[in-house]
Amino acid sequence: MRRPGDMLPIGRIAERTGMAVSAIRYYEAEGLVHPIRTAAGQRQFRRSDIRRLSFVKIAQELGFSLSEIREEMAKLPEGRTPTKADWERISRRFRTVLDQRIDRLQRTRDKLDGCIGCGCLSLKSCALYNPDDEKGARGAGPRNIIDG
Amino acid sequence: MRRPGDMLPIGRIAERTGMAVSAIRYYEAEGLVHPIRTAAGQRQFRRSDIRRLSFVKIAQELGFSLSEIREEMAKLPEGRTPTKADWERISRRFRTVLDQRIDRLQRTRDKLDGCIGCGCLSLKSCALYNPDDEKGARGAGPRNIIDG
DNA sequence: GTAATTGCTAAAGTTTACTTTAGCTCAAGG
DNA sequence: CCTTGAGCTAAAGTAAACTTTAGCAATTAC
Repeated sequence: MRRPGDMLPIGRIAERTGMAVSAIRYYEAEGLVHPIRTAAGQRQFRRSDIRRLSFVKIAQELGFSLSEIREEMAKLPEGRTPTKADWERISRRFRTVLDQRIDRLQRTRDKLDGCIGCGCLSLKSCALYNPDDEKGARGAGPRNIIDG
Repeated sequence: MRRPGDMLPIGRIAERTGMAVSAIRYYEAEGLVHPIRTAAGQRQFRRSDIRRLSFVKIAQELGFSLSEIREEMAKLPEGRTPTKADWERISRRFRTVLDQRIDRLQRTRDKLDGCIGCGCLSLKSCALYNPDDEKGARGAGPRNIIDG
């Protein structure tokens, strides 16, 4: 029962995903979708490609690069709709990444809090701001927030 | 008492900040520092420029773009070392931005949590993942995580 | 059946934040 | 004095993630 009508041209995919046609072509070039072609060379997408591309968009908004997304997607079955198990695994990985990002931001904020009002900009001893001679000599720069 | 010895050439600034010489030149082009020039055209930096550039680095690591940093710095006095009040104001602004970023990530995580295990990838009703026809028709795409 | 729409490719352009290169000039040390 | 090392400029290169353009071909709508 797989009629040709189940396939969609790039414009429809663009409408359904909210992406630009050029972006979708770019994603194909990047190996994130693999539409087939008509005899005349026009792209034909599966319905499940809408979900694939939606996945790309969500993952991007979570801060993943296209190459990271491609890696993650490489673990998904090409043709069939991803299973519940696929989605669970991916969701949990995303959650871990989000947790880490939140943790890091909170630690940064706490350090910043410790500095508000200390006037360190005019002092030589602020761990957050001032690369002292030792650190400066090592070419480290003010990475105290990040490294610490 | 402002001897010429108070001024530093670009190489010294690079050492003290841990930045590349080329990066410092770039920051000058971007209006983030304003070294003066010797008669022969070589850059001479003030000691306080080390702090200016350190500020750039910290702000970048907090996720600000160079143009945002330039705006923030435009509010700082050119010549003198920033005051305690300057630093307090900036710190608080940074803190606000960090808080917002943390909030948003936490909300995203909560939505993701609600989806783990729901199998929505294979359903048509997942608010997180599936752009249904109405949303798709409006060209919205899967921005549920972000917008909601 | 023909015009308007949609699609195609390849290549170049965009933005951010820099680095690298080429070709010179300055400045400091012996 | 003369050789290095440091500096200078302008322009091009880099990476990511796309968009835009140019010049055509295929489809769709009337």
